[in-house]
Amino acid sequence: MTLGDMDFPTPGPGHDCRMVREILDLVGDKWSLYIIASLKDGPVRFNELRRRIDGISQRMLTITLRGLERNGLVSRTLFPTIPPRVEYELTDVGRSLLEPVMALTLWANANQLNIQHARARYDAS
Amino acid sequence: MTLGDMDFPTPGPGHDCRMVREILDLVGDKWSLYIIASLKDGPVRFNELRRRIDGISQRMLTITLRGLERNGLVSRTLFPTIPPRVEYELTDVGRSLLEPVMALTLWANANQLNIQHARARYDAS
DNA sequence: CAGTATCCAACGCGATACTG
DNA sequence: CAGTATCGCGTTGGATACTG
Repeated sequence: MTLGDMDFPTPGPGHDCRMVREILDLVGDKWSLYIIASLKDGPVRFNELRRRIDGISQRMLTITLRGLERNGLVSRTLFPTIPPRVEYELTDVGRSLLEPVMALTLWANANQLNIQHARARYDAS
Repeated sequence: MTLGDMDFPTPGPGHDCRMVREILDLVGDKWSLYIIASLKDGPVRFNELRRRIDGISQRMLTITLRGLERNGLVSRTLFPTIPPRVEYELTDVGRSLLEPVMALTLWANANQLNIQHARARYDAS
């Protein structure tokens, strides 16, 4: 079974939810959303990106950027100077992802306390 | 740094995106969304749920349900009969999560091909 | 029926060291 | 500057067996 076999309530009837898990596989890891957020205002170089995202290792920055590039969410531009210079930038597709992520953000802000309380209640019992 | 330290473009200005990663921690695992989708039409018993979600093990169904229950997204009702009967149901909070998930779904459907092609191109080079 | 318990393989990620 | 290579640990999740 895939998520697509089950349908969520939708704006228009008959629409299903194929591929939701695929998005989570895209940006559901530890760092992708931080990178996307860090790139929202324009191109950023590798080490600058690293400085902006506190706690990320060089290795994970490279790996995560490769994934985002592979999926067409981020573009990589190499300027063959010495020393080399590489700029990462959101593609249009990558930028368009900010909208649904915003919807999640709003939900999170609205339900943050609900969840905290639910957890406290559950852990108490 | 948290995601909240970076702001996404928003409907209203000055709004940030705190807690996005927290949602991913809530439902970003392998099975949560399948369970939520399976519960959208009303309460379902344990083994029925298991039958509806192809591939999930008994163990993972239990664990994932406990997590959703703890976070207040799913409620668990025990009918102390013999044999026991347990019904799981989306809470209002859990149900409200379907909306932002829908936004992600729509994005996925719109960008599915883009992503496939991007991957094909990347893997070819 | 609705779980628990145990074991284990795969993966994600961090730390560290090295390079064109 | 912008990476790659290697190692190792902790977590996730699957398989299987057992239980009130």
